[in-house]
Amino acid sequence: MARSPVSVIKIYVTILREETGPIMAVRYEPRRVEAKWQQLWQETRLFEVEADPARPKYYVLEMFPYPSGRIHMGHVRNYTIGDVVARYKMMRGFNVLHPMGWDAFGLPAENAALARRLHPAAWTYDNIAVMRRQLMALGYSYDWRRELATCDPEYYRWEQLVFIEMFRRGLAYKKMAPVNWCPACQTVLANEQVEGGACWRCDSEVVLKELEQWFFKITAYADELLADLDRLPHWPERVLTMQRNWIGRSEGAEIRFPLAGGGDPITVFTTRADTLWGATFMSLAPEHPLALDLAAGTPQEGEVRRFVEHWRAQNRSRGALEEITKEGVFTGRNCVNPVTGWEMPVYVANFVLMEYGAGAVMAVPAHDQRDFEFAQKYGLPVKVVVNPPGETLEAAGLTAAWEEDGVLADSGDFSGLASAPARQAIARHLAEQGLGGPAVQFRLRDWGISRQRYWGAPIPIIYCDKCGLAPVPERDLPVVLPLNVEIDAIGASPLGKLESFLHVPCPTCGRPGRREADTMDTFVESSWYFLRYACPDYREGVLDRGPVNYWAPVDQYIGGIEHAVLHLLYARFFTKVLRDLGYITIDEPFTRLLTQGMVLKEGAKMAKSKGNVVDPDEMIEAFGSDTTRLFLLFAAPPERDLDWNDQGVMGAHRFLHRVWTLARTLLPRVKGAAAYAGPGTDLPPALGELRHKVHRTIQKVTDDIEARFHFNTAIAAVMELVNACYQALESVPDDELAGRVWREALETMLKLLHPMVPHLAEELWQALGHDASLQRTAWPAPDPAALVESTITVVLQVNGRVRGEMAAPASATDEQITAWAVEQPAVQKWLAGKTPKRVVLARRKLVNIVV
RNA sequence: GCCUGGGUGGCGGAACGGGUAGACGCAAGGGACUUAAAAUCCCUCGGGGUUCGCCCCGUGCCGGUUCGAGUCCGGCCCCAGGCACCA
Repeated sequence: MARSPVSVIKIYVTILREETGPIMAVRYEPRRVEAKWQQLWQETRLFEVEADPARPKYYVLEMFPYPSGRIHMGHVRNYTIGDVVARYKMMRGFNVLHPMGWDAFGLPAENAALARRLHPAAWTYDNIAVMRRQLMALGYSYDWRRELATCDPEYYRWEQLVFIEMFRRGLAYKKMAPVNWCPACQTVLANEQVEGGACWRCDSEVVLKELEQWFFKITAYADELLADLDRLPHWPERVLTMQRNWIGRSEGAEIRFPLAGGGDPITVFTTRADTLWGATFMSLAPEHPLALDLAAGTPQEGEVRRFVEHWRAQNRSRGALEEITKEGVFTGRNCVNPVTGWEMPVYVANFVLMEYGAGAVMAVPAHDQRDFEFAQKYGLPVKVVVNPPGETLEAAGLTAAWEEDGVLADSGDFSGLASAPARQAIARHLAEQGLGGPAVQFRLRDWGISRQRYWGAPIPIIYCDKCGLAPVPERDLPVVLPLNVEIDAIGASPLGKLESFLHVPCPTCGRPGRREADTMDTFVESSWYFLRYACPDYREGVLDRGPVNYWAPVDQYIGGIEHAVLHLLYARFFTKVLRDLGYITIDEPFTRLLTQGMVLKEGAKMAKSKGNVVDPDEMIEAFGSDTTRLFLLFAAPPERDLDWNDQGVMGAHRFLHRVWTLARTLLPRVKGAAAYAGPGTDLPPALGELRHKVHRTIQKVTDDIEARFHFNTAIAAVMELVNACYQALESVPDDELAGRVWREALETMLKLLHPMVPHLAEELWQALGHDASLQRTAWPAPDPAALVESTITVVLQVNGRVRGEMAAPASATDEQITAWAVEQPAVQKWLAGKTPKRVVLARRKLVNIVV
């Protein structure tokens, strides 16, 4: 039975409370250390945050998981990256919101229910319990009080309210339309959910079906969704490009072609108004309402009917669309080219899409390859009206259409104009003549959200034979998804057969009505969950404006590239709708976006079928969460794919052992010493160098995290520091001054490591004598004095080739450096007595002597 | 076909104002410690040559700019991802 997720989270993983004092064992024992700190963090409520207008906020969010059963390495990588950012920003003084929840509706729950005779709710909540335990064992800095599951009626009731508000504004509407149907999932898919003609989830070939469906009017926001991409400079370029392509704005003209013999004109959209004088026939989509009307009563009627029947939406699959050959049939009627007055035969053609533009295309065979092929096949006239600059094309000699821009010919007053200005001039001319005018088209279609499935949020609509359809009254929300259903086989939606659910009085007239049995696309839930985290328990409405306005937008969003158009486009749309409904004031939900790469094994995606799955639990058991985290951060920069490597994990583990051993070795030396905070001038060379390295490391790690999230190089820098410390152990005397420098080095090292390996860092921090959590400690700042070099190394080149290097005091002038460089034996050897023609000094790092 | 990324040692990856290519780590080889193994520590580790000082070649390919190019420009090749009858 479904339990409320909120009550379940309070039950923490059982950890024996062994100890709270420092565990300064000889050997690093990650399991003891990690269990201890996970419990302490929870008891001290370290990661619980509230809106606080006095403090700067930072909202870091990772895409929430679908509770499929167990966490996989891809999740661990995603959430580890987010955790490093969250902990880093906390140390930088930000009030950090870092929540986690569950994208809990979806078809796999129904499939599992069928396969294992479990209720989808039970399956889902059981999975959540397992995955929550796994996440907790990784030690992430989530404010677990904010956990939400989208299948909770307390979540989706607000979504239903938003639906109703959208319905009232015409942003949610129902229409009959050709839609994508996945025969395997037995449900409709949105355009974004069809990938190369196949279902995004199960890869089955998608067919087109004519159905009455609910849509969200995302096209009403097409212009803004496109324009605002320019306001997202911190999104990856390829995601922006993919969204631009998806929205697919094109500017052109709408043109009306009167019918010969009377009747309503045929409207077309074209981006090539400059080719209007070359339009010689007309092509209609098979679903075009005029197709059958025109043919009625002509000798062509029967043939057109057969053609339309054959090619209408039901019989076309998206996969097959690519292979079909272009064919068509004459309707028996002509239309008139409004500028030339020529009669153009009207065809029905199988390659014309009803969903784009007006479902009709003016055919210009000389300048469009599709039309050219069609004209060749049916012997239709070809008329050249655009010539390449300095050339004149002959229609008879064409072997392919000339699709580029050029210079207009045989185009009335517009002849001689270049294509681009001609398009504008012709559009204006059409508007003046009442024949059409400039127009904009989008490739983006409205978002079909009806799903003929059970495990989703019910659409809050009631049908009445007398009153039509009406939204469920707000006081009756939520429309709770009934749990007493029979899920027998994938087929008709279980809700559609559940009489107790369907029967409801009409809210308008009180007579028997019927509920909508479709549920919402699960992408609706994920379109606004990031806002609900700001007020997960708010019971008065969709969003609590106070905390939401404080926390929103998400400052850093992290997730997979696979949502480049799907989730990320829907969430942007929903943000704008919620803004227009008055809930929020932001225009865009995610200020920065990081798309992390996949986790591979032996170069291939991890999959049960390939037997190359690495289980996070096993890694935590064997090496600990800190080692697992460290490896994932170190093996590759976050946006790149990462190949899992067991030896590499051993290397990460070895490093943590080295840190542990170093700290343990130094403990007696730093006991009672305060961290060095002097000017640096009082230090002997060995200590000065150590301190120099410490501060250079601060600078490097800060820069790598702050500017680029390149944790791999940040970790490499700390590794260098650790190596330098081991070296210094040999050369540095064991005195009071050294103790202070050692403490500064060690404490700095732990602060820098903390976001990445928090348990180990906390443990050693405590062992150094600190009571407060390292999490409450400020991120270190480099001391400018410690960064100054007393000597510089200058690389010597002769004619651009490296011939040696020399040391010089940092105080030397540029002139001195170049003079000394020329005198160096390593240089003289290559000068062979010749006088340098030119000596170049680059950034006081390199001298190039040209002879 | 169009649009984005990306090609660097045996491997993962560094080099982010054009300025010592290969940081850091993994693997491999040699050595120390040990009865032995593991663990740990030290050395070597792009290719070729070497009088052991060094020298030549080398960042997908060809060309260019520059004192100097992995990095900039032009032209290709290959790989990955996205879109694909959108009028």
